[in-house]
Amino acid sequence: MSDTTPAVEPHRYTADLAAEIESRWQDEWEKRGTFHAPNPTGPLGDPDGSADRPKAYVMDMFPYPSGAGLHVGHPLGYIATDVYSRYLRMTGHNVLHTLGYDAFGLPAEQYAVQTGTHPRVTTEANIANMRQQLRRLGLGHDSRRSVSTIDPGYYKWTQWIFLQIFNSWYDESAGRARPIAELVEQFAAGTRETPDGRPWSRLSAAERSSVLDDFRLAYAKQAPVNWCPGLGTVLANEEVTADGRSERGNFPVFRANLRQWMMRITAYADRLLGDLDLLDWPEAIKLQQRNWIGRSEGARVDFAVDGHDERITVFTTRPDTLFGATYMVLAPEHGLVDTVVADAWPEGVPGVWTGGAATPAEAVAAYRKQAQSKSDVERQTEGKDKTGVFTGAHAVNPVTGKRIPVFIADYVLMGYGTGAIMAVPGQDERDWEFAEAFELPIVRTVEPPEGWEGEAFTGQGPAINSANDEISLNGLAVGEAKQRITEWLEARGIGEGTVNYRLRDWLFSRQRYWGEPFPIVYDEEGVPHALPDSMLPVELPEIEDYSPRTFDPDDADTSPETPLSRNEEWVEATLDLGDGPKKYRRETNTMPNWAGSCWYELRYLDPENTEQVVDPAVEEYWMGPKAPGGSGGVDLYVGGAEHAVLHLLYARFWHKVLFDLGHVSSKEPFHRLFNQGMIQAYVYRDSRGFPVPAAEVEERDGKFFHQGEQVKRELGKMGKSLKNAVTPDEICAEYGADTLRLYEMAMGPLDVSRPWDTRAVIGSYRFLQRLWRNVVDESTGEVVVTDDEPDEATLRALHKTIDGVRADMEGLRFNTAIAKATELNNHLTKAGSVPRSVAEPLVLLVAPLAPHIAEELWRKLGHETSLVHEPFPVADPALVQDEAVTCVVQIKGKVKARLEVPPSISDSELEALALADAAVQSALGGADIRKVVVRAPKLVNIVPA
RNA sequence: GUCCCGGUAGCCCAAAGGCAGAGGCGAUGGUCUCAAACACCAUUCAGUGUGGGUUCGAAUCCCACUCGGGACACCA
Repeated sequence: MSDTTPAVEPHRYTADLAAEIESRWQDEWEKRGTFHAPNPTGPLGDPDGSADRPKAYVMDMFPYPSGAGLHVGHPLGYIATDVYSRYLRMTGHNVLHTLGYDAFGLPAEQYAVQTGTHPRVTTEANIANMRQQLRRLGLGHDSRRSVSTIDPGYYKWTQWIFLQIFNSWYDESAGRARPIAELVEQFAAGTRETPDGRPWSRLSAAERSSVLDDFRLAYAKQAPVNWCPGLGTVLANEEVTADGRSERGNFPVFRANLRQWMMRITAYADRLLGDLDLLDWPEAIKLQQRNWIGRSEGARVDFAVDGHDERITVFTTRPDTLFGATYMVLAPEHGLVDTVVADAWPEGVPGVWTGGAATPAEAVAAYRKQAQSKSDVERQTEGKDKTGVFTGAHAVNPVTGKRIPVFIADYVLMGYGTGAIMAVPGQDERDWEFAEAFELPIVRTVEPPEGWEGEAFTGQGPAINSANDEISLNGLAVGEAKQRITEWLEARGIGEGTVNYRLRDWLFSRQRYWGEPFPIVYDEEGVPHALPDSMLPVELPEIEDYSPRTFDPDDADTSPETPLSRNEEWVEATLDLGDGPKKYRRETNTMPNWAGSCWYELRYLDPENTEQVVDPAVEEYWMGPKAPGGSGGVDLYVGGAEHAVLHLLYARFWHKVLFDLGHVSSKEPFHRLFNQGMIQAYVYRDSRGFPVPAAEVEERDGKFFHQGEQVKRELGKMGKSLKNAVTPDEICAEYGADTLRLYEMAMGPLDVSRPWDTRAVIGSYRFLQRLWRNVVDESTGEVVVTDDEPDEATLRALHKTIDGVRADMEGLRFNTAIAKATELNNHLTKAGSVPRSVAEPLVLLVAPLAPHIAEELWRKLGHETSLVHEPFPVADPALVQDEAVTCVVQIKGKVKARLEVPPSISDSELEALALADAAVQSALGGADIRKVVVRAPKLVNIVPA
């Protein structure tokens, strides 16, 4: 039997050996706390460990612990940050790198409901499973800092931050948040007037509470919100897609008037916008944030309503076109609609204006009902045909004095501007379409260019038809005209220049179980009270029925029910909030899953601190601005681009509040952001279009077959549902974690999406095997490096590689770094013998990428300690250049000859050498020379006359 | 519809405006083997999506088109 057993060399770098090396070094690192990053002070403090080294804070967007387990796409970013962190450690930095878990939220809860197990049980099991999977990859995380958002010790501080926000207001004059107590002082002292003018002392507790709610940065308010019956919860604007569906689950979302918690993020709109300039982020993400915040400059204009005292206020970016405003439109939900709606249709009203109703009130009611019953997605699919009805009311154009009809139409959105517009069909495409459909007059107030045959003209041009007895804009350019008319409106007190934002306040409550409870209770009058810090955390109660109450996804006439309200014992509480024990009812909404991820970068810094969210000295060390006026923040934050306006906007907002209140020294949470690409995978579909298991597909002559049947190939995401998931566990088992790490980094640039190809993984495996063989004899296990001096070519190859790899590491170009290391490794393989003075730096160069094999080789080379803090090799500049370089001689850009020249050759020497070359002479054929371009030492280009 | 990003060898990807190739996969041939796998050695393949322009010289800069990916989409 023995002669059929393959004779594998006993010391070959096989998957088995890799597995043994890897688990041994993982244990070793853990035992020694190799990746513990010392703080300057506190429980994790070690002033000696941090004092003399520059710091680096590297972070990944932390994961949701999915029940499905990881596929090879998930750890891409984690591997990249680990490689970079290891490189930084070897270049003398104190590196903080860890990974926590974002474990509250819908998916975790949905998974629990599916499996019939409590979300805490499933979530904790998922975290344990994920930790296991990730540990196997050899990620150098500081495990002491691995927080989880569901731990009461963590969400105590999430609740604490909520209270900080709740107990703050935005002082516009100071341009920052301040404690609400300072506002109360102003009211009490009379230095600030109450909204209705009565002295503060005369207001009841409920009235005071109501006044303060209009200032608090977190407040509960009855407002139109996004209600998603299919999920049984309300959602933030950011969680609703453009076609009116929930981002998660793709259910229809309806408008409903509900009392919900909101965060006054709009107070920070200008700072969230302006401070983007301080950040080193991809332009695409900055652009998305700018668009989401949607700053636009314009003017507010008041329109008198014929027969009413109320005025309709509009926001417009084109006040210069005011003379062309021939009608007005209110959003169907606008509060003034009921006030202005006329009793009867005026004489001679056009038929299309009435919607066929007998009175304006009936028309308005019918239109509103129709608009409300349609979900946004239906409005969308019905195209952009303009609909609306006349209210029977007329407003007065303040510059022309003309009576103009007031409509309601759903192309005007309640959520933007004032929910009302002045319609200028001559300069606005939407207004033009509406005007055509409703036979309304069109007045051009900007002269279109000659030959203009379009409809609305939105471009630049001189104003026309824009004069009355007091003011004329005629002839002015758009910008000037805006300025003039705005001044005129301000002087008359009927308008002013203003800035409008698209950003809305953040809807912060959810009707789900699996989230942080609010640290808020209500007294018997329904006044909300913040719990004192001493009562934190408010723990999430264990309840029997944690399922959300969900409804028919299309049924808009439903309303949410909070799971926590089912537990009367928890809801009813007798507490002493400073004025003796009293009965209170707890808030039963929970926070959205974004809450925990809004501030975790701070808790990583000081996870064991029970007194403070983070010790200011620790925060300043890791995140403080490097220069006055700088943003501060995490040095490198890596994650997917899908969080462009959700997590990244919310986290910036919370951070700025904490900055204003003096809890942190950094203005921004994440100084540098990098979006990694996605690992894609081929999806194979059968004739019915169903995915077939990708692993079972065979390729023949460029066609693909599954069980004999031809299938179609397309590129898609990796995942269970597409039957194309490849797990890190299987790759580790087949080749080892170092091979997986190396392959993922070698596939291409980090920020580019690219398809996974399991067949190609073997290339990275071969590289490591060759590296191993260059140091270790496969049959004896003996170290085979020599103490000889390397030859000139090898020495220069080494220093070129060091130089290149360093630059690539700095720039996160791991794919090219690997190519350079491979080149050197192949050079050594060919050379036959490997000098120690080359093998050692090569092992160090590879160490950040393939740390386990590097540690093992380092030990075999005779070193007692781990190479994690070993200095990264430094290139000798004199050896980076080749001794002789090949100079190309071109004639009109075409290569005609090559010269071997020293790199230091001068332009004139090189030119002479090139012109003297026989091949060049014959190619020129005696022609005159017009010009010679010399780029010493690599190129000469001769241009004949 | 608007705005971003990208099209280089059969595939994944490299190339400060200067010889289109660093690296890997695959394929082919060879060494090893009774044979195969592994490993090793060698070879192979594109003129850079298309059309113009700038330049002594363009994958690289500019313009138009095209294909693919992404973001936004009645935002007044």
